[in-house]
Amino acid sequence: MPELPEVETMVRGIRPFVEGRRIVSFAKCRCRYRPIAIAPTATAIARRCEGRTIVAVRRRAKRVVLELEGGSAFVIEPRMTGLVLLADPPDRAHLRVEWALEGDQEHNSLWFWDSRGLGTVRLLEPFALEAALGEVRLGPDALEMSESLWRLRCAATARPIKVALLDQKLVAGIGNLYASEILHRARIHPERPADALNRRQVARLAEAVLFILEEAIRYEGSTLSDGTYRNALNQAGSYQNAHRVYDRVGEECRSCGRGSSLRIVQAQRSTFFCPGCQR
DNA sequence: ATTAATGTTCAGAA
DNA sequence: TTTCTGAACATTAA
Repeated sequence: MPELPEVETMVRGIRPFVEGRRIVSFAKCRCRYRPIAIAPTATAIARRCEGRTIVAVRRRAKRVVLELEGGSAFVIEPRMTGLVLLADPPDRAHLRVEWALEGDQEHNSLWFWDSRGLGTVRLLEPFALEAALGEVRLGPDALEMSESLWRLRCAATARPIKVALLDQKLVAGIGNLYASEILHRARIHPERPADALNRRQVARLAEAVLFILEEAIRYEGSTLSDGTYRNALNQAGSYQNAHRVYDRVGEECRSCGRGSSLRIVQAQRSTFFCPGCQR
């Protein structure tokens, strides 16, 4: 389930092969399931992008952005199971979109592959881009948050801190897995109301967000037991081996040595934490 | 054979 | 205003 580190890994993986290349064609793939949600229509997208050069590849929160010459951009949202691939898709049945790239290099196609089909691909004009990616819709990127901004934003809601971390308007890029890992490093109980955190705890939270996300990026993200997440070359990440609490129920906490990971449910999602060190 | 669970986002309700 | 719930979907485990 691509969160910020996985999407950052996708972006870094495709950037050297995609930036500066011209799109020869855009097409929906023959897919065994219902067609992917793309906008506008496939033919309109093709008409607007074919012949254009991809001038930059960047990440915004959990989205991949392919900027085209002229200012429009593809916004790719992998959601649960979407992958952005340069090679070796896991199967053909779930291939959703193909961009053919001009030239004769190592990789001449970029694909969007998505098992569950919840992901989306949109081609947006500049004005719509700001509406889709701007700070009205999405909060500041998790890697851009300052300690003082964390203080302001935490003070503004009484929801449990774990639930608040998943609110993409409060902060963009953190998902269910990394929320648990971040709170464990910060030694904060996931049920603590965000506005009840003291100054020291918010400082630890700000540090933990950067530490955990940057560490996960170095490991190229987490590939869970279902194996869905892969990088641009269909290789697994390795951060799952470094998880402290996520999906480790009953395992002793390596930080405090006096508790083991526990699973609770918050807002209909699993939360994992160590009752020994998270208060 | 059914059912629950998985986690992201958005619309709509409380 | 803020917070919560359900639906979109394929796949796997119980």
